[in-house]
Amino acid sequence: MAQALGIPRSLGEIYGLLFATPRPLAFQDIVDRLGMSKGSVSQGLRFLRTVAAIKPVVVSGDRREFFEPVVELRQLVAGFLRERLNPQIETWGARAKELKPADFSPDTLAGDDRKILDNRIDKLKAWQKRAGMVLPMVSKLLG
Amino acid sequence: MAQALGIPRSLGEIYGLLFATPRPLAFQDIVDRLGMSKGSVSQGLRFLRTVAAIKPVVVSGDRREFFEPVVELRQLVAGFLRERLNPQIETWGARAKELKPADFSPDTLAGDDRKILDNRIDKLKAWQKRAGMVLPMVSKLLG
DNA sequence: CTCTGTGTTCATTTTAAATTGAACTGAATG
DNA sequence: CATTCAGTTCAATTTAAAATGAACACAGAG
Repeated sequence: MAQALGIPRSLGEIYGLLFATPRPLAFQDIVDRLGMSKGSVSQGLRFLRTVAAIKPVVVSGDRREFFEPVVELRQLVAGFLRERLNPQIETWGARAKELKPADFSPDTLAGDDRKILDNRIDKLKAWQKRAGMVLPMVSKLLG
Repeated sequence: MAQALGIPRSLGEIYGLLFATPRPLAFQDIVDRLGMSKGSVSQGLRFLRTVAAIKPVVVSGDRREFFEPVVELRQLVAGFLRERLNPQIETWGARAKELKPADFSPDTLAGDDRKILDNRIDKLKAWQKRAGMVLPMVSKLLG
């Protein structure tokens, strides 16, 4: 699954381990079970936390930090869209809005070509708008 | 945009060039304009064709093959889902279906833990089902 | 304070992915 | 049929991404 989303294998492994373990695991548990370096696990956990794919759990009488997986598809998808897809879409959306026909081709063009390019620019702006509307709906549908 | 979808930059460049050009372009045009190797362009065009992001155009009296971009968002999304996401989802879906509780943890477990794991397996299967239903709807919504 | 256990940071190394380019296929041209 | 043109293939190279591990914080215990 991670692969399909363009996410490193190690993150998938960490999430998978948490998913397949009924009890929350601590940092060192993960390092040991996966035979992975502390650095990787640290970075992996940070990413998984920022996309809200895992949540920290406090175990009283133990100063270590434990983690358990978020298993609600909706939350997983929402986190992914928010942290990964939306930022990208917003930056290219902002740039698309500023596009002027001349940016596509500085010199003068035959009327036909001009029309085709104007149309393409419109399409681009429409894409952006549509994406902005649909992505939130996707989260809802999956919830 | 390509980046957001985990697609190599060069493919984005080829598509972008076609998109920003009112007339169809031939293989060699792309090589020249992008300063890219023939190998890359060849592979890039192949990929873009299989996801139906570009379409070949015949120009009579010219034996070269020309290409123009597909600009309908729906077609682009559908192609991407079909070629990239669906195959992955299907393979992990098939494996999820075969999952037996014992696969998660071979030895006996406390009742609580057993219940949690059974629940996780159910979740996994539910994800798969939901993904299978929602993805086609996404194409429709974007169309 | 100092020491131990937990976890983070980041420069280096490793691994994986993308790109190149030379050799090749195959179809049209003469 | 040779020869050029159009594009493909694939081993080798380059480039980018991810993993490592040593050095570093920082909090709590003694």
